[in-house]
Amino acid sequence: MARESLEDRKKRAVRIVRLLKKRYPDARCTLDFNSVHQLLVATILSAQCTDERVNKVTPALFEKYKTVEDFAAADIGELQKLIYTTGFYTNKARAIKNSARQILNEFKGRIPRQLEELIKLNGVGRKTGSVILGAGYGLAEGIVVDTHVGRISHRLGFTKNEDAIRVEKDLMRIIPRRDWIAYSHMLIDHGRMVCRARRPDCKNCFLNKLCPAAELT
DNA sequence: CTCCCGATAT
DNA sequence: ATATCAGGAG
Repeated sequence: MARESLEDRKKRAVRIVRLLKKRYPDARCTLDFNSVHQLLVATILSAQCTDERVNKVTPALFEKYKTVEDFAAADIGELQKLIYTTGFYTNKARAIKNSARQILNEFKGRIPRQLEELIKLNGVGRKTGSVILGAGYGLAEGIVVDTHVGRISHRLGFTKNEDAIRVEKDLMRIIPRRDWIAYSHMLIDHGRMVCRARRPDCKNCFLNKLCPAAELT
């Protein structure tokens, strides 16, 4: 079997994206938030934790801390208690408080609209920054590569890399720019329901004929 | 590279 | 018992 050319891979990607849009027309961020700062907090909490779990702690969290100033002045112990069930709570509490202080002290209370600035915030890496740009501002400087996007892109043969940065670079050459934001949301939905980490449901997957990793036994 | 870390499904 | 969940910092 000959190696797939970049052009052929792009064509296959267009077909895959078309099918994904048909199947997941309403794919979007599943974190609950009412402001870009709430989105920032929720996204920090979502590290190695399901969005569903995050959405269970944020109502009480956003009730207690209503403004960026409130988060900047938060008692770390109280903050930890409120986010405890999302895991990594010492890191996340520190990141939430420190990033709020940075937003006030270094960004005049505004959450940056550039990835380069966003990743200066404590607890905000490339992935979290891209989520804030996409879901918060509708902007895309890159493609969000989380665990689902990385896993499925690998299975689809869009990358051979494991590192999220390299996966993103590979995807940016293949996926049309206008689809960058939707691509991540649709793959996350697909990863939760069909192309699961442990027991992917290849037999019932509408992409199985376009997927080199599909097991149709 | 290691560490941070609880909830859930299998 | 173990793998996995919208990762980031040192």
